[in-house]
Amino acid sequence: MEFKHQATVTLAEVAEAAGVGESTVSRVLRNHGSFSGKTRERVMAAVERLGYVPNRIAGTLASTGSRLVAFVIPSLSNIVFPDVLRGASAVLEQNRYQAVFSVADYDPGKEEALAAAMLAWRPAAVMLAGYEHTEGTAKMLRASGCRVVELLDLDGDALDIAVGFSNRAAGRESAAFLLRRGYRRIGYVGHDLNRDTRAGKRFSSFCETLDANGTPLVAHEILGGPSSVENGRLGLERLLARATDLDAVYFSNDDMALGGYFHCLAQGIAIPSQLAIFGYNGLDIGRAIPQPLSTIRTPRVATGEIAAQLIVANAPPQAVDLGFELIEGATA
Amino acid sequence: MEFKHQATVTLAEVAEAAGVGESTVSRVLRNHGSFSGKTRERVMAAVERLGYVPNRIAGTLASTGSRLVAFVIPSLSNIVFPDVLRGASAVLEQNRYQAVFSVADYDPGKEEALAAAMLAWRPAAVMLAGYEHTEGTAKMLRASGCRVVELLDLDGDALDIAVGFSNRAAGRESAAFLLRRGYRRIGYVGHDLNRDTRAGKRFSSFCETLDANGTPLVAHEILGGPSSVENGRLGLERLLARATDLDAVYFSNDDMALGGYFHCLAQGIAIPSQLAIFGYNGLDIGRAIPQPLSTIRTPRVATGEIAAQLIVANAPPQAVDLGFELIEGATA
DNA sequence: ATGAAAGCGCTAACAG
DNA sequence: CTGTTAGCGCTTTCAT
Repeated sequence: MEFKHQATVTLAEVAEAAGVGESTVSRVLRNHGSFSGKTRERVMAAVERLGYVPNRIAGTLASTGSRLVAFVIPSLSNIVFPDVLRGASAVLEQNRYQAVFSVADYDPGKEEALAAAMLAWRPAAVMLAGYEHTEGTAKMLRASGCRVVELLDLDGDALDIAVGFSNRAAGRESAAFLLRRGYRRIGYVGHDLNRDTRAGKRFSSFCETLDANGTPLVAHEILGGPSSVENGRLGLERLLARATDLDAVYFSNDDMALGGYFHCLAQGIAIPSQLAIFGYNGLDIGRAIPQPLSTIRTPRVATGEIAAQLIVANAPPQAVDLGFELIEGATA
Repeated sequence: MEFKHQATVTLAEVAEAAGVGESTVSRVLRNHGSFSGKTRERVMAAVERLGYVPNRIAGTLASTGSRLVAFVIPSLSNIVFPDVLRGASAVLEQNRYQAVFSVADYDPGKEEALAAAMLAWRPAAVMLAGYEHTEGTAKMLRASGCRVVELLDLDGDALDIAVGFSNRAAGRESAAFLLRRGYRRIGYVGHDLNRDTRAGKRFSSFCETLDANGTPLVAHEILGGPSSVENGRLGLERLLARATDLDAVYFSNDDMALGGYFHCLAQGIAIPSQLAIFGYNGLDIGRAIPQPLSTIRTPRVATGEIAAQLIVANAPPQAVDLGFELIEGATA
């Protein structure tokens, strides 16, 4: 039951009203090609008078080049992807591009279906999270001929453009930091790693770094479902029930770490002397708690901005490393 | 420099390859009208073989009815609007609708410009936050003939459909709750109210309720810029510097309230005995802090879902009150 | 500088 | 059940 448009004004009617040809109206409106100042005025007057709104569906079809940018994001449940969208949309809006999105729920099959649906709109670009896509998604995207941007990961081979940073490096540096601070009995609390493959990459390189130091991870607690503050709290509670002698815990992200922090606060566990906490993402809230959270700040908004800029500029295939920043904080 | 599509397969080519007419292919693909099982198979085989992806731009133009739903949201900086989008997109995706969005930054002028740009895509509906739009926006929207949904507010006259709850009622009930609990010297910490008009409505009805009780607001602190945990912390710090004898503080939302909570934690101010704190939104994180935040939980995801369902069903104009829930928590 | 006309790829009558 | 045909509203040659 989709909407039927009521008597909308068309370009032809504007042309008629202005007493000029259709192509002239088109030229004036897009400020492209040449026309006299006088015709310009007459056209604009007619546009104003009739309340004409150009139909970009028709325009796009006629020009076979769209200004739609499609986002297939894993989640809208925490601030990470909204931040990316925010950065991107600011740039896109300025360049008269339109952002379209759908939410794949960290499900590669769903991502494939949604990407297919997106392609039907003939977008200028499709933006996805990371490198882990199905064969079908990759094949389809390549065949589409449309630009592809993979976001927030650099550990792998890009289909076209990639913008982000290395999650493996983030995991490594987190471990190195904790070791440098003297922690040796380290645990991990995380959410579903099969779905969030970037968190999985951080975790595995974190563990490798601990191994290389001869002080492997002591224990870990993985919770099903999405990351959340409550899951972080619960995860730490469970982990500490099994491993009582930990001196630091690495969390899959700041949401989870905050849960852990609150658990310690509620249980009277001294941070960091009794237990250190380290997160990932660098959310603002982490700086506002009584002891600023030790974490890694990721360039989420910038990732969106740069990705959008590259598409607007029709840049060649490339991988852009935006890096990340380790925040020492007060919890580790 | 928008993207030019490379040799894409068209419906005509599929028809040719399958040895049927174009309209037959169209019928099969949309599963609409009648065709034999055998033709269906031949068409699908050709689609598969050629890797055909229907062009929805062309389809939309031809059918003059679009399945695009446009969101013009004020912000992506906190989880509120992502929650709304999440609810909506789940419903839209299931019904083969596509969500398009842009961010107006709490600026009515920008909202107007973005709404105009959205209308050019001839969406089935435009979804906006609240009732406060410019004259131009309202006029344009009405003239467009496209469905309009105003979200998260019910205090005013809807252009078409409205889904949400009363912010005035929320402010009133928050005040009533604090009074019931015996608080009498109440303060307020908020962010920019001229921009976030829904927060403004809550604040004014909050104050009216206090006035009616003969215990008017003692002091308030308004911070410029967006709401954030850090601004909440800072706001409370400033407020307490001026008004030392408050027994409760109402915050413009949970982000701000969390900042206040952390300030008390850091300063050793006992909650709620020394100072009570009350928020708005009912974010998950408010339940995970050592003392669950007293607040009002708003139906954000449901707002998005219901709004999308009404559009998909082409429902008549109406205002849907989803209500809200007062959470007693432990901070007030 | 401007107009006429030919599509863009699809859907929707309308025949058959 | 299926094919033919005429648009949808615009952009884009190509003349003039």
